[in-house]
Amino acid sequence: MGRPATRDEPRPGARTGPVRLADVAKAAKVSQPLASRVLNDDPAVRAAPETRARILEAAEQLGYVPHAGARSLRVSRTGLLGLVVHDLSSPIYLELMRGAREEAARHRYFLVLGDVDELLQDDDAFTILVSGRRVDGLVVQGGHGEFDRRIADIARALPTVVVNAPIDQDDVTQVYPDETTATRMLTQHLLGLGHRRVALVAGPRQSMTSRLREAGITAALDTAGLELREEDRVHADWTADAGRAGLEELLDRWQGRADRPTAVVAGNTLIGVGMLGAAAAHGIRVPADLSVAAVHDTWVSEHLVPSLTTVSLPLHDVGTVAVRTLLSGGPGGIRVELTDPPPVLHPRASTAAPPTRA
Amino acid sequence: MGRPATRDEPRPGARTGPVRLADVAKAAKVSQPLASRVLNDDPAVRAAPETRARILEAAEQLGYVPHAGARSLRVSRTGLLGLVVHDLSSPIYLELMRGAREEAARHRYFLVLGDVDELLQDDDAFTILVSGRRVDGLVVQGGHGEFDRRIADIARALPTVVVNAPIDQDDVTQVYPDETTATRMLTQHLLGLGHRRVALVAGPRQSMTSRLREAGITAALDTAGLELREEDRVHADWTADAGRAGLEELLDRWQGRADRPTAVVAGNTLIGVGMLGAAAAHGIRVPADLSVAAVHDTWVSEHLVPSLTTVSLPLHDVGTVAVRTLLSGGPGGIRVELTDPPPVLHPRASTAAPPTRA
DNA sequence: CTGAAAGCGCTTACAG
DNA sequence: CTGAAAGCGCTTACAG
Repeated sequence: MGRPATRDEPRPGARTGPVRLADVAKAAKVSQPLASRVLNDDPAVRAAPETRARILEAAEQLGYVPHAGARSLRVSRTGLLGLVVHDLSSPIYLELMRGAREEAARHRYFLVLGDVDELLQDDDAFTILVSGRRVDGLVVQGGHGEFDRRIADIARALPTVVVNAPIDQDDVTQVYPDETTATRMLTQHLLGLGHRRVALVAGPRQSMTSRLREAGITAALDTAGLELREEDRVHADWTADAGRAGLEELLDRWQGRADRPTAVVAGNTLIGVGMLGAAAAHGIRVPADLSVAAVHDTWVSEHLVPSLTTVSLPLHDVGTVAVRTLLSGGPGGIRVELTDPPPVLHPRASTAAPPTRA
Repeated sequence: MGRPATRDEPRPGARTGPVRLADVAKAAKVSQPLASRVLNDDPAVRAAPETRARILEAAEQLGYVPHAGARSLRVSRTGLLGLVVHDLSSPIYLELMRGAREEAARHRYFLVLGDVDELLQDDDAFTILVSGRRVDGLVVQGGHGEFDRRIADIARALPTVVVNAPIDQDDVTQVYPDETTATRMLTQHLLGLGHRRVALVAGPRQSMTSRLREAGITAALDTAGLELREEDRVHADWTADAGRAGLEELLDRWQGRADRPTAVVAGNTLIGVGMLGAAAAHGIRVPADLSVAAVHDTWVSEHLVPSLTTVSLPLHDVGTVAVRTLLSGGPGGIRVELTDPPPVLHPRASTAAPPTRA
């Protein structure tokens, strides 16, 4: 069904090459417009059932598939959305990509892959993708400094949804997860285990995402009458290497101090993985000496040693909702903080009750 | 440069909407064909330098970008390639995707994302992508059973390159890494450390990739006068969970036996990660009791505890070469086993000399 | 070498 | 309701 039938043996004089609408019309002995309307389910058509059937059968048998370019030229819709991500190497955004792709497929749309850095550096690539009417809209990963500032320009030229990180552009549609609730849950989990002093290896200082995550921690601590001390927080890139360095910095600060945090939150899973490595390298037992918990649940979280306590954000749904919002054609400038489904806590072996004070 | 200029204030009577070639021609006071030829660097053009300059400037100032659909209709080239992968969740194929995307970008091509499973299940999606002249060619991830059998059909309709895993279709162009050399290197590393008996948690039994990897191990052992015993090999899916189960199965077999392997090779990094987890769970110290090494180097390899010895395959280059091959328009049916760059060994903490016999 | 004309394949006002 | 005609924006034989 629907798959390209093996082309019939070319009869002498038969046209070769892909099947066009004209071929279908001729085979079904109807006009080309009627064939078009029937195939596109035009409700205004009143063709006799048998005519209709003849058209559908001809299309089926010839393996007719409309030429995407021709249709796009006529209706000025491409059936393509651009997905512009930052550096394809991060495992964290795969879920978002999957969600976006699946939702796009549901609408018979395809996703074209773009890269933030390339688009910033290569004007031609930028122009072709954004101004070449190559795609009907763009899903752009926010939170990347220089690029964020250009997004408003892009949004003026093309329907655009920023995902993942809120950016400072009010007139741009944005979809992002509930970061604050996520870290609040993570912190409450630690408090529930008995921790009273919690440290943070945060993301970059300028990152809005990082700030939201910190807000969740602060809120949870505040409710318990506690606070996140300035000295218990370091900033890191969103990488394992930086996470390693971040924890080492904290360990340095704690040198010889009896009164120190018993748990550390990692700004994301990569940072968390680096922290586990640093802890092992410095003889800090997790969770006996120190509990570690991170934002994002990835394939590796449960297989680390010790397995890593995380909170997962609904990134798949962020992708889904972003594409749906884009294709809904509604007004721009909407901000959606995705609260449903909520973040999910995954308590694992890296968190436990704090060591009893010596 | 090249970026869409902010549209001028619309003068009364001015046409609104995107700039067309006709607008450029009019502004430069030349015919539309001449404008087209100059903008496309037609070498036959002998226009006066000032005419040429006028055209380029008009295009620049109006922010002209050719309509992709219109051009595609005319020249029957879309400027798009399909990248059909299996399940976007695997961290292993990100490198391949990056390589493919970068090379495509170099040729001003964009990548459209497809999914193997979806294409198998959704005839419409399949038809639109493959027969809709939506893309000029396809890079398809091989090694996925049912889909492999359909690839030859696809290749008949559209230039196609299979990447990553060789498939059993001689007339289809294929690009894959040198799996055998990779595992040979890994095994030689273990032999060099003094191991004499090496076990394997392999990929699925039917996987060609898995067979090639096993061949490399066997070859290296053979050269050293050793062999991979049947009892020292188990098969697993390409997942961490399966790797965990795989090592547990081996540990079971070794129960109470003095003479047992001192090193295990993991069919890929996910399996390796699962194995490290299983070892820790069962009190097997890595590398003191057992060395573990895996195929593929991912972001997490060096941050695991212990850090995981791996061999990295040039997946980035596989992607690059696949796209280049596709765009070269050469004949099909070529098989490229990528031997340059060669696999790279990353010796880390998970491998060491075998324990001295009690 | 350049311009006027044709046409890629489709959809949709426009007549009938 | 349906068919003949127009036209989306581009490139390229075809004349000049």
